[in-house]
Amino acid sequence: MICCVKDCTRGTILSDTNIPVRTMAPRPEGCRAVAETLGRIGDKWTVMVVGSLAQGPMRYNHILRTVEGISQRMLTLTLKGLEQDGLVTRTMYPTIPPRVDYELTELGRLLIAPLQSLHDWATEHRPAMLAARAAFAEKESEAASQRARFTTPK
Amino acid sequence: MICCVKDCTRGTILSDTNIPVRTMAPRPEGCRAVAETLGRIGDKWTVMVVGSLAQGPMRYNHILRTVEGISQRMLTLTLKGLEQDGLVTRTMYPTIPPRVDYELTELGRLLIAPLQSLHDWATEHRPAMLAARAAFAEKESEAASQRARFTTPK
DNA sequence: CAGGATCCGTCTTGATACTG
DNA sequence: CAGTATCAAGACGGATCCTG
Repeated sequence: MICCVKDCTRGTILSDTNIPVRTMAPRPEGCRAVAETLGRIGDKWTVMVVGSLAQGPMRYNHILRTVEGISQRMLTLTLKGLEQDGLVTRTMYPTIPPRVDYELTELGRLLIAPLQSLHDWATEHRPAMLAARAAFAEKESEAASQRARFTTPK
Repeated sequence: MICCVKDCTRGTILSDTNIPVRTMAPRPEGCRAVAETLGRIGDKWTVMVVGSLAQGPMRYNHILRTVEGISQRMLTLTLKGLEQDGLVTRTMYPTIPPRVDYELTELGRLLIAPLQSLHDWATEHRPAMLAARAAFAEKESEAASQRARFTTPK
């Protein structure tokens, strides 16, 4: 159960028509956790930074070059968030010029597996999603032209 | 490899100091996909709605009551997005009053597993994350008071 | 019942310039 | 090199009211 819902009931679940549907093992204790976690890693850059750091420890500018399109500001903020949540360690060498290494913690490395499964789903099913989106767009414009035919008949 | 990076190189990866670090099997073909997928499902309500629908087909108002805190507007938008991407089907019965059922498609049901693994990670490691956040906040305020001691000595 | 339309504040992101 | 500071723009989400 991945829900964050009110009625994480146990046992058989009844639909509105009282017909038993799929049964799952609910885990109420983690319902809120999923949403919060996704709120944390679901932003625009976090997964890419984590994915980048999955290769190993990396310096600030190296991540900056690796994660295409990220700005200094966003990288700094993302790394700070990850460090704050204990997913990344920041090691500063007070040399001149300064050098800062970032590395995934054990916690951060454990996150790689779930992200990998999400990655696999994404790569495998993205064509289907794109197709669905295209089909949906077509139906939309079709319906729009239908409406237009009756609302603006000149 | 879950990255969305430029140098999804193959084989051994070298750090800035030319010391070989962890080696992973990169899959450049899916780099962008992860980011896009998370952009899709990483919003505030999508996972909760999917989690709710994982129980089985459900009517609009039932989801509304199940997903605590969601507004009509957000539920409608979320469901429309999911339908557009082929993760959810919308079945309308033109009765009075109207009745609309939402149900996960096969694609949507396949998404449950990755979300489940993310859920498991979240429930298992959330205490650690909260602890890390608390520790970080403490260090922050500590450093802040240090600074204050020297910048505003009255 | 299941939305659609509107308004409006907030949060996020990006661009740019500056610094120890 | 590795950031910080500031500003502007746009996306996002919530509240409210309306409807077939």
